[in-house]
Amino acid sequence: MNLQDLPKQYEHAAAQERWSKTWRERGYFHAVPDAKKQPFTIVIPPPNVTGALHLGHALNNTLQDILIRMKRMQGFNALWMPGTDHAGIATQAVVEKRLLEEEKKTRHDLGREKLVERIWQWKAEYEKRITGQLQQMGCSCDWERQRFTLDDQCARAVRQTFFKMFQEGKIYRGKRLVNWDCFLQTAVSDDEVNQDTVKGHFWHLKYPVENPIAGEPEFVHVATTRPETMLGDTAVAVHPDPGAALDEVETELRVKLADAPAKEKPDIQKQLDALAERRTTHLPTLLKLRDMAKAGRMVTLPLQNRPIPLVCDEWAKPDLGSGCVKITPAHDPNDYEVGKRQKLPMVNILNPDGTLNANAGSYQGLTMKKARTKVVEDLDALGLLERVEDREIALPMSDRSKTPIEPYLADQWFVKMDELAQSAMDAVTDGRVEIFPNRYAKSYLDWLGEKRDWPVSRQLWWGHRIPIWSASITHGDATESNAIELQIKAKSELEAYFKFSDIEKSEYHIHFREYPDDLDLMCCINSERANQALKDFYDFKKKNENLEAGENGQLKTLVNPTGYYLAYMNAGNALHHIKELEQDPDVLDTWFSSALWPFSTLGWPEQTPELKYFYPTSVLITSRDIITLWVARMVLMGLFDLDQVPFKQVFIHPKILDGFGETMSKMKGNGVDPLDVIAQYGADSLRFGLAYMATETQDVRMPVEFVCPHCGKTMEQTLKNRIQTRVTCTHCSKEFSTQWAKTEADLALPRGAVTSERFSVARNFCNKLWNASRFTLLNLEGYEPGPIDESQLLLEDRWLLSRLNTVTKQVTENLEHYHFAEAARVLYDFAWDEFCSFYVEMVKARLSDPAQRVNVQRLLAYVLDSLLRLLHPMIPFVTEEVWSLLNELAPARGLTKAEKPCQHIIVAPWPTSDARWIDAAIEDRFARFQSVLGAIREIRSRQNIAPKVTLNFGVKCDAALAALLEPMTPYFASMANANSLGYGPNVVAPVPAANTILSGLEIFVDLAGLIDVAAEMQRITKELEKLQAGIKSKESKLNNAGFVSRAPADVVAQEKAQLDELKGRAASLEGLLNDLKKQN
RNA sequence: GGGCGGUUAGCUCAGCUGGUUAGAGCGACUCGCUUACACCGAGUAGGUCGCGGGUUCGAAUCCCUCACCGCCCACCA
Repeated sequence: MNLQDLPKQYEHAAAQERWSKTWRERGYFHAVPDAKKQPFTIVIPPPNVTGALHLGHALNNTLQDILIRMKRMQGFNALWMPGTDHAGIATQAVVEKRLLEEEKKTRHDLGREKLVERIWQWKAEYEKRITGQLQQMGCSCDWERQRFTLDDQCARAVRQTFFKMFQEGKIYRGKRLVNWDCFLQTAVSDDEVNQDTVKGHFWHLKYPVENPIAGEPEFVHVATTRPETMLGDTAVAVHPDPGAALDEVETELRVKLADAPAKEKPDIQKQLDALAERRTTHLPTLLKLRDMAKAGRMVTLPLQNRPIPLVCDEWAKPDLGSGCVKITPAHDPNDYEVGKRQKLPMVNILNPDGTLNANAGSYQGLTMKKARTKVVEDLDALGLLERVEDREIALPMSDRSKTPIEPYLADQWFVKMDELAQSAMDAVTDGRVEIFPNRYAKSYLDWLGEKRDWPVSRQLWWGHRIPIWSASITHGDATESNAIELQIKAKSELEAYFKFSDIEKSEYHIHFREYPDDLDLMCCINSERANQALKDFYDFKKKNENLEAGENGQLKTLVNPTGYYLAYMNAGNALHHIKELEQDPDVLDTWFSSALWPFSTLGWPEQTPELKYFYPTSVLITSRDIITLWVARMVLMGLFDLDQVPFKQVFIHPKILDGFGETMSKMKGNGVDPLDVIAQYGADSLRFGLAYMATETQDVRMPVEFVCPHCGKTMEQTLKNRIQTRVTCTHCSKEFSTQWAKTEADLALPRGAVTSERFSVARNFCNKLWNASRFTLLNLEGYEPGPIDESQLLLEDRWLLSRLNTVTKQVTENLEHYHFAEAARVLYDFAWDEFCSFYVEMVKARLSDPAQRVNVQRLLAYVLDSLLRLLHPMIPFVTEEVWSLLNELAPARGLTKAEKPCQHIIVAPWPTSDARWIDAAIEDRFARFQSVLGAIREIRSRQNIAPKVTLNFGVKCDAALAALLEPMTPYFASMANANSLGYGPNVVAPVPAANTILSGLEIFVDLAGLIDVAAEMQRITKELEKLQAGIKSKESKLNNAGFVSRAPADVVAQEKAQLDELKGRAASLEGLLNDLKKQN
């Protein structure tokens, strides 16, 4: 190797490729259980296969890799389990959307199998891309163990969990009002719904009272933001005791008025006045309506001409609107509750696709939107529309399809959350799981505290199919009295079938469906074999509907006289009452499988060696938006399935926002692809930059910019240009395309990358390290391995070792406490300001001194070695690159004895801090040297003296300081081009001179023939003013009896010392000023 | 409506448990190609620490009020 060929700039691309390959070939990322080592495990938050990774992922994974790499170096058996998430609804939505856009087809045009096939293709493409991105970032995941939440192993875990829950009654099926996404035609959970505020209307309607009696109101007034739902109304409610309800509201308002700040009082008073008015305007009518409701009176539902009851329910607030409220139990969450309480019929007027069904009468077939217009028109024509009010309303929107959500009554599967949620809360309250920063524990506990049942079924095709088969039992023979008997019979017949098919009892669980009017049983399947058996049975029946009789040992079906299927199985001569055996078409919520991720990836439910060794995992690193959705559910599932928490600690890292404070996303065009950053800055810079930003704050801002593919220069991304398909470079005036490019003309242009200049700090740092390494390497010629001779160590050597050991301690502690930014900062400052700016400069001359050279080389090699190791987890590529070069030139190195280092730094031991070397006195002495050097440089710069002019300086100080500074004279010469006039109490400043006064030191620079006397006098005068102000403030502080008596003695003493110092400085400056005046 | 975070130099951010004259990087400005590095070196200028109170001998730091920005959760016809 020719060292002269080392480039002056670190070339990241080649190094990245070389070391990625080597690491993987050597199997450094692969972890196998080993009883001799301690495990350290992280499971990756599996990225969605919806799309490529963005910077948020880059941050998330960088932090994980930093920890994994450090732990690996610390001797842990470090496993980082990689994988991706099928992301059910999100992925299906993306593929369906594309299908519609590109082929104008819906999923129904394709069919279940074809669509799922398409999604698998999509998954293959993006999983590959994601994996590639992670690998390019240097993530040291155990790629041999990569999993996917929808693969067979995860499917087993899902089935087992569902089965266990089903057996224990933690899973149930029930009709519930769910959030219906009409585009995707599936229920979505509350977490997938966003409330948008939109401009809407408030429609005031009136429903005629049936057979009104004189003195009674003829109409009931109601108001709604969704008039079309009136078609499904089944009641109008009025409060059972409107007077009392008003009293209550009034009392509340009065309490509020008493406590409210003056500013809010008028407003509350207004509300009180309105309330009082209501007692005369509304209350009498409400009381009448209440009595009518009690008497069982009805109103006519207009347009449907259906009588619906007036009911008493507390949901109707007498202080709001007309005081009456229409009740649509099947299409409004609150009304649903009223409907249940009042035992009202639930009229569903909606088809799954968002159009109205037969229950909507003549409005059947219309979309909700069109129905709204028509209903309003028709009501108006009938004179039943009183008025329309403009109003801002909250509109629930599906997060996945970005279409409005309709509340919809449907059969869904639920997980009972009471006990599960409690177990997960306990795990955090009693510290089995720790959350950092701790404030996030609150949102975790608050959310779980609601203990709301978890709707887990999705009417999708992409996901884990619910392992339930429902069997309707023939109704032909059923009567109320023999229903149970029939169920039991059917159950035993199904059991016989399973026995016949060699299915074990542990592979299925049969449960009677608890519907009074249905004779159903549900069979939960816990093996692929059992599933297959039922599938065969089902297919067989479908194909052989009209088969006559069964052969021995064969399964046959025929149609009985009442028209129901009967299945015979002659093996046991059992008569099957089972009709329409079908697997549940729904799939599970994607979070169901993600919740099992920490152990499904390790092989559970099999008791694999991996599971035993690596579970529970050590830490989970994720972002705050999925604390509830994912973290909480993993904890409860871990406890449910294994009775052990899935991880001991959780670290929540900040979220990356763009320069406008907005979250990054493809939709906005401000998303940054880590690969773009890697291309421009290198993977190490990406990683270091991200670590540098990972403070404890909630968000970090990252202004985003385009990189012109023509000239390579960057230009700021604006709200305007980030959505354009093509952008003109402000530097070279050439055009380039953006992610939005669709037309051929746009696509023909080269694409501009999107990055952020915030990575340039890290890029510069990597380059600095590279060059410091280059310097070291270039000076290792003739290196002789051996221990360092301590007797030869100079002040700067001891200082560097002291600093190195302090830094080692700080970095280790910071990383172990997830203070990534602080660790990065400590290393940055040490490497740049101390190692490069001071040590390397000071060592230059010594390297050409044969007497010192050997020892200095050893020390230099040793310190670089340690620094590289400390930096390796953050910037793995450049450190590995330098390490390999260092190994060639200094094949054995060390402080007390020279040892052969590991071939690759990735498996080198993590440095430990040795307190023996940490020496505050040395660091203090070095700081004195630094300040004198700084003072000389500052005077030079201040006086505008060319660097080539050699200065003469003197330092007036006490004898101890003088003894300390004297040996540093050569460094003042080499680092500030300044010769010493002497050190000590008797040094006399020449005239003219410039000076700088620091604590206990006065530095003079002889400026004969160099100085601008007037300017210097002016500066000194200004400085003196500042000093006088400081003196005054200190004096007044010390004259304050309170301060002197109450502040701790050392603080008072310190203030006194400072005052004396300031006075001393002022006196010196005054003297200097007088000298200069004489000169002038 | 409830909760959480933020507001410090032109920009992006440090500043943990209160105690020198509030720091860094970028940008600006002045010098400089000095035997690793111009993705560099030496230096300078920029701040009433969002507003107003309070606690304290002492507040960027602790407490309260308010304002603005952001996020999460809930949601009244």
